[in-house]
Amino acid sequence: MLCILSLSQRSMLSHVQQTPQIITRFAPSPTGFLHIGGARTALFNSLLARADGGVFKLRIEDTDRARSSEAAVAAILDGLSWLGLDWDGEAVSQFERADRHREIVEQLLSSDAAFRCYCTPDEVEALRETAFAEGRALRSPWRDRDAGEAPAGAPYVVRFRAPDSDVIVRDSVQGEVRWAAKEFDDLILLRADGAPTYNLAVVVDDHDMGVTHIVRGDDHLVNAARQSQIYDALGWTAPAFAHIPLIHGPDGKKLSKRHGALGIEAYRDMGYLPEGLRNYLLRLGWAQGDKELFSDQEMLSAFSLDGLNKAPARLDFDKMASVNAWHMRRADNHRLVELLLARIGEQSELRTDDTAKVWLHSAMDVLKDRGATLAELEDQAYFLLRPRPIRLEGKAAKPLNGDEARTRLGRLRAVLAGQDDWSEASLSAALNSFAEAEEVGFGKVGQPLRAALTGGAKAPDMGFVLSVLGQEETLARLDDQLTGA
RNA sequence: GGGCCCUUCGUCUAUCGGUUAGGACGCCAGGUUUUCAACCUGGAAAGAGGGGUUCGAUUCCCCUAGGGCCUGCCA
Repeated sequence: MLCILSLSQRSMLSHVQQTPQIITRFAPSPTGFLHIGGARTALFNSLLARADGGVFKLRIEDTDRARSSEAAVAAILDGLSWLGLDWDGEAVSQFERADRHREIVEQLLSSDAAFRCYCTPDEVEALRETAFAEGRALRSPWRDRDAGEAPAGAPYVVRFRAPDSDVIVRDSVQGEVRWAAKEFDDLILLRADGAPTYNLAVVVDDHDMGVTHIVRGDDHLVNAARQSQIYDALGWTAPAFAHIPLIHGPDGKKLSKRHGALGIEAYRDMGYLPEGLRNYLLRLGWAQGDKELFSDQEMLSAFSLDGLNKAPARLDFDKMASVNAWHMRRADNHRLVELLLARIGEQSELRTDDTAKVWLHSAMDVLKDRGATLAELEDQAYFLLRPRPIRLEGKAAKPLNGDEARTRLGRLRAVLAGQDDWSEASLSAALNSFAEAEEVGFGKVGQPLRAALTGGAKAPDMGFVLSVLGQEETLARLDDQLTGA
C-alpha cells in the first residue's frame, strides 16, 4: 500500500511539473519461471520507460492463490535482475491490494455498472452453452433482476454490466480494433469468495500506479477491450496499449518446453550474456531498418513503439548465439574471466588458481573471438586450464606416435629451453625456423607440439599458446610427454 | 461455433505504389590453415493462392488457404 501511495504522489508531481512522464509496468503472474516471452515484454516496457526518463514498475499478479508461489516470484525477480531489467520501487503484490479492488467494486455496484449475480455454476454452464450456440457472449439474467428476488443468504458473484455499445481499442501495434457489444459477457469482478478477478484488479492497479503505457502479449488484446469498458465505467482514462505478438518456437508452434519455453536462467546457464539476450530479444518482433546489433545505449535511443511488428516471431538459437558472440567480443575481459571461473565452479578438476587466472586474462582477447557463448568460451579455454600431466587419449596421441616425432619434439624442447625472448612473435619465428632447420613442413612441428601442450583440445595459434603458457609450464608439459610412458 | 490478429529467402527482418525485392543468422563453394574456431571472397535462397483497384502492386481492398490468440468464479 505504501509504495502505491508514493507512486501516485509521484505521478501527481509530474503533472504539476507539466512533464508528461512515461510509466510502464511488467505484470507477470507467478505460476512459473520468467520465460523468454515475458522477458521480452519486460524489456520493451523497460526500454519505453527508460528512454523517456520514466518509471518502470513491477507488479506480481498473484490473485490466483492456488497457482501462485513464492518460488515463482523469486524466479521472476532473479530472472529480471540477471537480465539487467531493474524495476523502480518495490514489486507490488496484486493480492495484497484486494481491499482496494473491493472498494472499487462497491463503487461500480452503486453506480449500477455492476450487479450481483446469484446464478449457480450449473445455471451459468447452461447459459453459456446457449450463448455459445447463438454466437454471442454470456449475459446474466440478474443484470435486469432485482436483488430482492435473490434467495436469502445465497452466494453470489459481482458481475460487470457489459455495455451495449461496441468497443474500439486503439493500439499502437494492432491499430484500431473493433468488437461488437455482444462479444462481451458480464464478466465477474468479484468471485463468490469475495476475491477480485484479473480484469478488475489490472484496471485498478494500473490506474493507481499511474501507468501510462501497457506493453504486453497480444493474448491480452481482448482484455484490453474489456478493461477499456471498465475504465469507462469508472470515468478513468485508459493507458496507451501496445499488444505485441507472442514468440513461437523454431517450428512455428506455440513455445513448448522442448524448445525455448525455458526459464531465463536456462539461457544464463547455456552461457548467454544478458546484453546478448537483450539484443536478440529486441530484434524479435521489432526492427529499425537493417540494424541488427545494439549496445545498451543504442537500444535505448533507438527503441520506439512504431518499430514493433504484428506477426509472431520464431526463436532461432543460431541467431541468438551470433548476436551473443558480438556482445561477448565487446565485453570486458575481467568480467569474462570472472564469469568463466564462476561457471567452472569448484567441483571441476580444471584449474582456477591465480596462475590460471593470469593465463585467462592474457588469452581472453583471443579466446573470446573464438566462441559465441560462455559455454563455448569455456571450451576454448580448456587447454589452458586442464591440470598436468595431460593425458592423451585416442586420436589426440597420434601426432606423438613414433620415434621420429618424439625425438624431434625433444630437439624442439631444447630450443625452447634456450629461448630468451618469450614473446608471441619471437616464439612463432623460433617455431618456423626450427621447422626449416629440420627440413619439414610446419605440420610436422606444430601438430606434435600442439598435442603435447593441449592434449588435442581446441587452442589458438601455437606461438600464442606458448606465450600464454609461459616457458616454465611449456617445458613442464613437454617433459610430461617426453619422459612419461 | 463465434470474435480478433497474422502470412516477404529455412529463420529474424527492410521496403511505408515504381527497387536487379536489401541486410543479418544459417547453408553451400572457395581462400587462409598447426587442432578447433575465427576471418576473407563468392553463391543459392522470398512476396501463401485467387480476384480486384491502379499506368503500375510485396505494398491498398475482397475471397480462399494456413497459423495464432481469446471465448474461465486463470492471469
